[in-house]
This record gives sequence, C-alpha cells and structure tokens, in this order.
Amino acid sequence: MPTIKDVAREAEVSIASVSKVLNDPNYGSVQMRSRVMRATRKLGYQPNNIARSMVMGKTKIIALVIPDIRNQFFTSVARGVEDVASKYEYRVILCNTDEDATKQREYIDTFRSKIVDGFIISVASDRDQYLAKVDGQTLPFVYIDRLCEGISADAIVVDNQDGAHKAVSYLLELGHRRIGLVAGKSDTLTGRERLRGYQEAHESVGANLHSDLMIDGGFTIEGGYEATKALLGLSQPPTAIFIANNAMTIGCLKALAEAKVKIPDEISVIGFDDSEWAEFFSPPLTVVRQPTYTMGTLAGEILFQRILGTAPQEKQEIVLRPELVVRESCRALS
Amino acid sequence: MPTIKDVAREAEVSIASVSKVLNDPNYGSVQMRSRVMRATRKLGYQPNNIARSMVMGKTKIIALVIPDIRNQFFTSVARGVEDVASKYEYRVILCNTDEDATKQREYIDTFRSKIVDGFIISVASDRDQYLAKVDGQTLPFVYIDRLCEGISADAIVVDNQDGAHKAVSYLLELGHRRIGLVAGKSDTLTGRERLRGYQEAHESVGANLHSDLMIDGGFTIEGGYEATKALLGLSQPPTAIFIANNAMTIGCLKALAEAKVKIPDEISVIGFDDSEWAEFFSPPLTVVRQPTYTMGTLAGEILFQRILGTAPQEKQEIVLRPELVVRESCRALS
DNA sequence: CTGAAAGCGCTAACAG
DNA sequence: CTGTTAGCGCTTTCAG
Repeated sequence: MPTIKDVAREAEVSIASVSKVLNDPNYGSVQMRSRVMRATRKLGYQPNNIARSMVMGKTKIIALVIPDIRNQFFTSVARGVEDVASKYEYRVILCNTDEDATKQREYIDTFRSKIVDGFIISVASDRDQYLAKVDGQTLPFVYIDRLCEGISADAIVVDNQDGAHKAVSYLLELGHRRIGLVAGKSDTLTGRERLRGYQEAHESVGANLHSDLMIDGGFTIEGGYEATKALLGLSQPPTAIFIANNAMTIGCLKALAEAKVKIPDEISVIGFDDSEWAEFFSPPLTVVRQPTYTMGTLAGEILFQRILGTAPQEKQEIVLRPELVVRESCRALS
Repeated sequence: MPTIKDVAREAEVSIASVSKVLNDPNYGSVQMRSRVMRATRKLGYQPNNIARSMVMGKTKIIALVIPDIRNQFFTSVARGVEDVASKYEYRVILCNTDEDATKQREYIDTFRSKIVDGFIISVASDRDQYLAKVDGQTLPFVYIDRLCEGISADAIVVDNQDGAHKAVSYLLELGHRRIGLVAGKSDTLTGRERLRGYQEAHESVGANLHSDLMIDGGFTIEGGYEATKALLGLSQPPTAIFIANNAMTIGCLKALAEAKVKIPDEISVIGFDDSEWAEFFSPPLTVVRQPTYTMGTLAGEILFQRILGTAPQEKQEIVLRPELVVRESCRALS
C-alpha cells in the first residue's frame, strides 16, 4: 500500500502539503494541487484511516449494539441509525451480542479503546454493570429500547408497560379471563415492564392473576415455543395469549400450529412488536407496534449531539408511545 | 483516558515493560508484573487499539457487507460468520449497503484504509466494478452468495440455477403451465441464475415460456408486491408463482392476501429462501432452502485462512446445493 | 531482566 | 505558499 510519503515523493512536494491538499480542497497553488492529485491517482493512494484516527482522536464510526440480529425490531432500528449516520458522514457498524453479557463486555472493551466515536446500545442484561466502565464524557453512548438503571445516559425507549397494558386490556374487554403471558427476560427492563403492564391491566379491572399463566420465554424463538407448549399443556389452558416480543411470537405460532389450535377460534393471540409478515399471516396478527425506525433516528441524533458537543449537560430520556394495531387474531369470548 | 505512560509512571517502570507485561503473561519478574497489573487496574487502563493497530498493521476486525439487513437470509449468514470470528478472537462488524452501489463504494474505501483485516461481501450489483480497487493480497476478501464475475476472489455460493430448477420443475410436474416468476435483480448473478433455472426447467419438459409471466421484483418487498399485482392483473393470470427471494415473497403474499386469492386452491406458491415464519404460515410455505449458517461459517474460515496466510495460492469457489422443502402451498392442477 | 529509542502514517502547529 | 518538526499511543529491536 502506498503511503503519504510515496505520494509526496511522486509529486515532489512535502508530505505536509499532500496532507493539506487532501483535506482542504482549495489549499495551495493550482499546479501543486494538480501534481498531488495526479500522484494520488497514479499510485492508487488511499489514506490510512487508522493513522488519521490516531492523531485526530476520531474514527468517524459509531457502533450499534443489539442483542439479536435476527429480530426485525432491531434491524429496523438499525436502518434509522444508519440514515442519520450517513447524514453526518459517519459509518455505522453493527455488533450482535446474542443476548450474551460476555459478548457485550467484549464489544464494550473494544469501544473503550477508541475504535468508535460513540455507540448506541440495547443491553443484553441489566444485571451486568460493566457498562459503568465507560466514561460517557470521553465516549458517549445512548440507550435504545433496553437500558441499565443506575448507569446514566441518554435514552430512547418505548412505554412498555403502557403497550402491554393496551394489549391485555383489549383481551380483557373481549371477555378473556385466562390470558397466558409469554414473558420477556426478567433481567431486562423491557421484560419487566411488559410483565408489569400485563399485571396492572388485570388489576385495573379486578381480574385475578394466575401465576401458572405467566411463563418466561427469554425473548427467543425457542423460548416462545417452549412457553407456549407449557401453556397449552395446562389442565386449564388459556383462552388468549399475549407474547412479549417478536421472536417469541414466531415460536408461539409454531407451537400453536403443531398443536393444531385454531387462531382466533380456539385461542386469541396478541404479539408485542409488529413485523413484515404479521399483517398477511392468516389470520392477520393483532400486535403492539413500536416506532422502530424513529427510535433509531432519534438515538442517532442524540448521539451525534454528544459527539459534536452540542448536547445539553443533563441526560435526556425520550419515551415513545407504542400503538395497538388491531387485526384479526383475537375474538370475543362468548 | 489513561495511557500506557500513566501506567508506567504509576508502576514506576518503563512503558516498554508495561507493554511487554500486557502482551506476554509471563514476561519479567513476578514483582514487576504485579506492580504493573496493580497500576493497570488502579487507573482503569484500557490499551488504545487504534495505536496498537497502527504499529501492528492488524485491527482484529473483519467486516461483513450485505445488501439488505432486514433479509433473514443475510442475518442468518451473519450468525455463521460471527461464530467463526469469535473462534479466532476477531470482532465482526456488519455493513448494510441497502442494495446501493454507492454505499458499497464508501464501505470499500473505508476498508481500503486498513480499518479491517479482511471482509466478506455479497455485492449490491455486479455492474459496479469498484471492488477491483482492493488488492486481495493486502486486504483479503471473500464473496458470499453474490459475486462479481471478472474480479477474482474466494467464493461461497449456492447453485441458484439448480435451486430454481427444482422449484419450477416441481410446479411443472404438478401440471402448472402458466408459472409466474417474480425475478431478482438482473444486475446480480443470483438474480440471473434463478431466472435461468426457471427457463431451463421449462425447456427441459418442452413447456412454453411466456415473457409476460416474468417480472422483475428487484429483490425487495415492494418490488415483490408490485410484481405480483401485475401478474394478477394479467388477462390470463398464472396458476402458480415462483418468487426468487425472501423479501419479495413477503410482498407477494401481501398482494395475494389483498386480492383474496387463496393459496394453494387458487394459486400455488414457492419461494426461494426459507425463513422462520414460512413454516407456520398458513398454508405452510414450500420453499427452496439455502444452507445460510453454513455459508457464513465457510466464508469465515476461508477468510481467516487468507488473513493468516495459510490459504493456497489459487482461489477456491465452493458451491453448495439448495434443497426443496415441500410443505403445503402448492397443489396439483386437475 | 529492564529501558531507551525508533517508527507505524498521519495532522497541525510553526517557521521560512 | 510550502516545508520542517513534533507528536498521537503503542510495539519492538537493541543495548545495558
């Protein structure tokens, strides 16, 4: 690989001049500029960003850390982040932790060594406090969707309790009284808040809570599948199921299909998170929709405010409202 | 951020010693080692990888460049790549080009400046020859799924023509003679090969090809939706549809649902690419399945052979076989 | 066994 | 308008 030195020699100028010409389109005399440009082209020179980053202390890269790359919720968020990053001429790299706190630690270490200028993170578990090692002052980060209480940073979240409440209230209004919950990971705020919304919806109409109806599905496809099978195996199975995320909904539907339980005739279903296929599934799925793309753009904007130093001192927390999208997977209990 | 200098001062040794202790667990005397370790912990020192990368010429990062992050095919490939990368103690960063050759160029430039040690790429378009700028000798890369003919590199691909052939032959055996094709991007090899398989299956049984039945869907959800609507609007609509990828299948199903065309009673459907929801869709979708995860691990292994210099001189091309997964979305024409 | 010094490729004062 | 020089934080000979 040619370096700036080679270009300087070829163009017969100093390396400083090459650097300046390359970084400032109208530096120097016309002749020199053209000599440098010609040499650059001739050698196929590409500046070494590693070296540049070292002296500038900036890499022009941000990271987005997500727990499950196969979950459309996160990939949709990613599209939002990418769009604002490209506006600021930044690249975004995606890091998948696979719901694994250890992998998350590895990525955090990588970031702490200045490989990115900032990052957006949806934590794998809020039981892991490793994030506290990051000094938000020198390496800004913002939470999206899932945060760690106690470790302060800007955050873009959705009112999960409200979303779950809306879904379960709807089921309750339809007359259901045995509503199964395929719950999310209890070591995430979102998991706990959705559980809380489920409970609170029951409480607000004086309905009884049955502990055998609440099963942890760990936010994964497999977990959702197992939880649903367990629910179906109950001596008194639920007449409706509320599933706390995307991935688990896939597992739940699979279990329902295997058991040949008809939706909505034999069981009503509501999922948290919309997805591209939910709409034309048959029957079309009723879901709680989160504004994923917007969450991504907002998180991106705040992060760049921090990176550019234009953000206010105090941390901001933006809470978005989820929305109930009623389709045809629920029916009234007669 | 503390630097190696700070640690050296704190431990009262030279920076060279700190560096050596940190990189070689049994360097130096026991006392010195412990002094260094204590200082490291006390200051919360984290080596600056940018600096390290500069002197070592390695970043311990590889990139995976994909055209559509919302497509499960690619995210599943990504899981495979990640698993082998972590085996080699590498991080993988994901770069989404959004089927856009310009974005792809930007990423390639970023890589050429030594920000990664190598990359795996599924090209956005093989009409763009920018990739030729990277010198595979200094910056190894391997193709996955979609490649650029004329720009030599290792490749992991699937026999797309064979996959399409299997699907269409199956439809033909079922008695269908007007089979719609929602085709992939014509500027990708995969798109062209799948089209070729469709044609060749017809030829091999002497069936006529109707040009009005072959519509380009551009590999996107929207494209699949529009193509299907066009197919449905024909004076003589098809009795079966073969869709050349995942994303377009979603669009196709949406169009079919809107037009209230029943699958498989009124139309038979086969998609290229399996997905998590295809199985419990009703009816369960018959698809051509690619070994996505395996493709990712193979690509990763070859890339590391190149990075570590243990690969043979000549480029390898591994062609995997897709498989027809028959479920319930096709019926025989009586 | 330890430290001084060179240098990775680049930018940014500072001189000339 | 251009060039010299001093680092950025780290690894790595090479002496001591």
